[in-house]
Amino acid sequence: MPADDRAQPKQPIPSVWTRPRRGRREQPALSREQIVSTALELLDAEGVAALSMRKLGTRLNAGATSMYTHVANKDELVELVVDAVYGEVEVPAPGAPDDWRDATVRCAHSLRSTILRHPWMASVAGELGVTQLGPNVMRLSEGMLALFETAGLPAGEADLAVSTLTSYVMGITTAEAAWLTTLARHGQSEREWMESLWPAAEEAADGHPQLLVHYASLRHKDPRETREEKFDYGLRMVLDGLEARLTGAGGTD
Amino acid sequence: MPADDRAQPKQPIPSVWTRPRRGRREQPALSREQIVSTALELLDAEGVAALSMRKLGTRLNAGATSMYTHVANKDELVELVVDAVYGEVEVPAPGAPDDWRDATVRCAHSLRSTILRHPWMASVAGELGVTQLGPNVMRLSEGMLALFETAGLPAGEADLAVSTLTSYVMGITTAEAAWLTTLARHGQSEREWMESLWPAAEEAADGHPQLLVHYASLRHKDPRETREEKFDYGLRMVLDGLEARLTGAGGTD
DNA sequence: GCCTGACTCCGAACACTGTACGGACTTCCG
DNA sequence: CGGAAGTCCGTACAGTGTTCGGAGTCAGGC
Repeated sequence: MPADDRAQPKQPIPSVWTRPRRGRREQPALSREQIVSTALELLDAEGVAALSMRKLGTRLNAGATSMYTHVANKDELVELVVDAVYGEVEVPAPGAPDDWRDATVRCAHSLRSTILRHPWMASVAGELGVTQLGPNVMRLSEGMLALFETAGLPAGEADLAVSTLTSYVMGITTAEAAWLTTLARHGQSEREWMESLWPAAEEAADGHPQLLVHYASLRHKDPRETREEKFDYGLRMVLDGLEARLTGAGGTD
Repeated sequence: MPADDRAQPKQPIPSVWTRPRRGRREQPALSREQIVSTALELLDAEGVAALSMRKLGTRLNAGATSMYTHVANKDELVELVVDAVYGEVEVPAPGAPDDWRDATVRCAHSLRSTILRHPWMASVAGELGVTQLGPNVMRLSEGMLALFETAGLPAGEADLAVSTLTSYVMGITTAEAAWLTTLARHGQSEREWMESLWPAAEEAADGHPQLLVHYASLRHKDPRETREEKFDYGLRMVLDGLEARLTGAGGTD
């Protein structure tokens, strides 16, 4: 290492050699995909409140504002991550018409478990308006539309059915995810958390007989199983309702 | 005004007379109810991103941190506001068993329109875990439980039915509210926004035949009516599914 | 009268946030 | 050898939620 750094006048200590030679363009060093997938990691690990551009930057060995050349906004970044997550959902394959119910159940369960794997999705679902134009969401929508179309719903009802199904699944799963998030925030198991919550719940239910009965029946059940039963029950109701449109008289009212 | 302020050594300008005599205790000047209702105003007017403790404080002619004596947290404050909003929902009155379907429809519509009147609820729904112990939420739950109980569902299914219904309603309404929120943020009408979004939507739907057909069918409909039809369709499906549990054989599987 | 808590309000401060901007640097194209 | 384009980032700004210490005011007890 020759001492040719005397050309620079009065830099305190850092010579050219200690300087990290930024801007090297072996690879662009930062890519949209990398940013999105690291953001996903961060969200999964620490939740939506912990995702900050600075933290994301340091996790990528990058400056705080370096992401803005690849992503316009934090909001846009979140949109990208959300679509990436939707990519994990199993899209129903076009199959025989009499498969439709099984296929729908599989898709619904896949959607549920995907959200529960990324519970921060719940906090973010209510802020995404149109944004649902990402490729993975489109693929999923297309698959579900095709599913109900081939199942034999009356013309123009397929999209209504898709909306019904996804609304139900998102609604119940959002609540589950929020529940699991508060669990995690307090670092307790589902049982522990329910137990510590019990007195407050009973007091809140005071004067509400139906609720008290309901709570009592919940008391000694496995919370996770209860959640699954709930999900399956509602899913069955929705599918029963839809199935009646198939096999019934097919009237419009 | 006598010039007796020369007793105070070197205070710049403010004399005793200009000082605002804070701490007067005519009324406590700030109450939890007042804070909650002003927060609600602010949320309705400017959305969830615009609710800050400082802004809320100035709107109450109070200091930024004065709310913390009445409310532990911003999160707790939001919980209170959310429960207040649930208080606007029409609770089904206990009536004749054959009224159940009408009563449920009314309650579902009331829930929907309440959320759409306060669209920020969507952004916040995914973050509230257990918090659903507020008096108004309890009252609503109790009412719906009683409704399904008297309707004649098999024992232990009432709460499953409540969960199914509310999940569906919250799911679809959350999506609607998010859509309306992005509308408002861009200051456009539903039609305008759809129009300006059209090219992107068609491009995104490229290669997805079902979606393209669906979009085309949407093109010349009134968006608001479309949303209402969607809601009613799904609601009908859910209720059909539930009704079958009533009139059917009543088997457990 | 006076003292003692309890309560309510608030200014200042801390640690953080998203992001606009300008500059430094590299690479590519002519 | 120019530019031009693209990438990275330090700094700065305007805000955020919340803690803390203090100041003021009240009710009750003596």
